[in-house]
Amino acid sequence: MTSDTYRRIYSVVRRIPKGRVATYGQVAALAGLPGHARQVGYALHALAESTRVPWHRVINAKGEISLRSVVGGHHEQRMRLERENVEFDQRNRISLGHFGWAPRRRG
DNA sequence: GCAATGACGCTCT
DNA sequence: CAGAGCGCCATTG
Repeated sequence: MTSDTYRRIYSVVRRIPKGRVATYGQVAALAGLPGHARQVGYALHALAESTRVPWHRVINAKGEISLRSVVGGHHEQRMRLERENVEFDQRNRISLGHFGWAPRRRG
């Protein structure tokens, strides 16, 4: 990580439970960086393949997977999500109402 | 320091 | 719910 900002983001992404997904803005807000949704995606972009951060549980506010730098990269994210019982609709989108992570500050 | 870029979000229609 | 336009700000060159 090149700065504390990234570390804050990774810390939140790791808190995402299995079978749930969170949006960039949500992660940013939980990381104490409201409005830095873009930086969240930017931070995940800097992640390595062997990272311990469940980056695949992070999607955009539309509930869809964002295009990655590499071609076919989003395909891997979807594969990982399906492995956690996360379903996609005909529009290749996830129902945030069902799979959206509902973070609670005190359990 | 300046200019350009980017795994995005929100509001209005 | 879906589509189009504007804003946000750290990172990079």
